[in-house]
Amino acid sequence: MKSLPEKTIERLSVYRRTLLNCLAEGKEYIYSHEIANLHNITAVQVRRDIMLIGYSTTLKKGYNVRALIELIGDILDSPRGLNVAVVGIGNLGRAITAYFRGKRSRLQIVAAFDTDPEKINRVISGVKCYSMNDLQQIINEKQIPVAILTVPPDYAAKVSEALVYSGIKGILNYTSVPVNVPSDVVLENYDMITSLEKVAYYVKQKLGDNSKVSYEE
Amino acid sequence: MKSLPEKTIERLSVYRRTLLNCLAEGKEYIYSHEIANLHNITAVQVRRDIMLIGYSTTLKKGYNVRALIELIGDILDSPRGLNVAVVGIGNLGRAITAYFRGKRSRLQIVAAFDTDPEKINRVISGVKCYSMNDLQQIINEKQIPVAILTVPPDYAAKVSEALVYSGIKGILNYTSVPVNVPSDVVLENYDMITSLEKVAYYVKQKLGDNSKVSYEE
DNA sequence: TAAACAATGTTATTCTTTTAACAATAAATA
DNA sequence: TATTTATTGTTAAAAGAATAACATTGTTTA
Ligand SMILES: NC(=O)c1ccc[n+]([C@@H]2O[C@H](COP(=O)([O-])OP(=O)(O)OC[C@H]3O[C@@H](n4cnc5c(N)ncnc54)[C@H](O)[C@@H]3O)[C@@H](O)[C@H]2O)c1
Ligand SMILES: NC(=O)c1ccc[n+]([C@@H]2O[C@H](COP(=O)([O-])OP(=O)(O)OC[C@H]3O[C@@H](n4cnc5c(N)ncnc54)[C@H](O)[C@@H]3O)[C@@H](O)[C@H]2O)c1
Repeated sequence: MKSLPEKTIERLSVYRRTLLNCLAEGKEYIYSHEIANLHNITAVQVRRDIMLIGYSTTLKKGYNVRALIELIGDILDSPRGLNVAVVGIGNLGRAITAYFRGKRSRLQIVAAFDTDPEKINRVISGVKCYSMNDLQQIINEKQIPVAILTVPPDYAAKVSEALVYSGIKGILNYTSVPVNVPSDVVLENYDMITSLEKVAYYVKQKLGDNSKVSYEE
Repeated sequence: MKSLPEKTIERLSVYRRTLLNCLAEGKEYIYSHEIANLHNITAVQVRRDIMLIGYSTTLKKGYNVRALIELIGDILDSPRGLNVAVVGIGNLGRAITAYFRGKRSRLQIVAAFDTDPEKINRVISGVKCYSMNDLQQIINEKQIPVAILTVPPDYAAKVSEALVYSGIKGILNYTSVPVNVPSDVVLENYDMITSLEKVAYYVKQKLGDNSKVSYEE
């Protein structure tokens, strides 16, 4: 499979979630424009994404939901699932862990790490919390290739170094500071403030600096 | 000011956060390549972004950090700051609220909304929680143009409708389902699962499906 | 001071992503 | 059955974003 556009990868993940909901509602077939409407995008884009992953149907009754879900799974999922660690099990770490818990996903949070003695060796939001001292050992034992980074900003750089050293292959960084990793480690940064500032910017743009905000309906 | 590329807006937000850190460390000037290195991007891109916002310096001693921060502020911030509401003050809502609390930002979370009687009329993570019944009234009174949506997925659609009806101009949607809003409302969706699946996908790609993961250093 | 260097500002090019155009064809309808 | 319609699949064009190329100009160094 030639490499897919990054944006397509993102959308496939989103499509799948929607498709699973459709299936839960008993919907077995879905049109490209239905998928599109659900996501505020165009039907052409949906069809193009689906073309790129090599699915096609001779029917004009829409796509087979099950088949599509399965195919997306072939692309996104690893055959035996993927183990994930949460590093820094504070407010955000716990929220994330609680969120993933009980999801029938291929992504399993199998360990948490922290430096707080109160947390170490306890089960938090359903996940065992280990000491940062045991990072490398546990990552090896449990075969964890991906980590979610939710430590305080001041520790982000050091901790990400430790993760890389311990053999982590991908980091999802939720701290508000950038981290550096070698080029063979996949890094995804996400920052809530940036998202919010972006929304604020476009709201400001739309309202126009002169016009007064109206809160009346 | 002609409209800036969306990606530039995102980076400006990130730059600013880094620049504020620099200033806190007493650094008054910064080179484009220093900014670039901090964020794993190229110096050209930094310079281009800075060009687009109309800043320039005749000096070859880097950019004036204060001036840059101020200019980014002129672009991103609204003059009197921006009030934000968190809707659904559960695990994620509380984490976000706690996170924003005490930040000297132009973005202030000034209200939370929930349906849980246990939460209504209490102060949670430093923010007063109101009943969803008072949504429109409070949004008007407190002049809140932006909402962060963190209700359970099943309620996301209805609640976002209520938000739009109440006069909200921008929504940052953290629920795992897509929501629909009129075209004059700014919508930003973010999904943690998608981010994680993306990391997982690229990790899988890099490792190659055949090669065995090595956790040894 | 002159030459080399290092940094910025900007235009041109390349690459990625989205959108448009349209051919093919199953399904619905007259 | 013939015609119209709706839907998919694919190529072509446009738009958006990143990178490269390079001119300009302070600064440093010989
Ligand atoms: N809470 C949010 O919604 C939110 C949003 C955006 C970004 N963030 C970022 O996420 C990070 C965590 O936020 P939070 O609100 O959960 O903070 P928190 O203080 O509640 O949690 C941080 C956790 O990390 C642990 N920790 C500290 N040093 C550590 C180390 N060296 N190794 C491992 N664990 C360590 C702490 O013991 C604590 O449990 C911060 O960087 C914050 O900027 C949080
Ligand atoms: N926890 C996470 O890290 C995380 C990550 C990604 C996405 N999400 C999504 O964020 C949302 C919230 O997750 P959570 O873990 O905080 O869930 P949660 O159950 O802890 O919190 C949901 C809150 O919303 C309130 N609520 C329910 N119905 C409401 C309504 N109609 N109006 C207003 N408030 C209402 C509940 O009382 C509760 O306080 C979910 O949609 C979830 O899919 C959460």
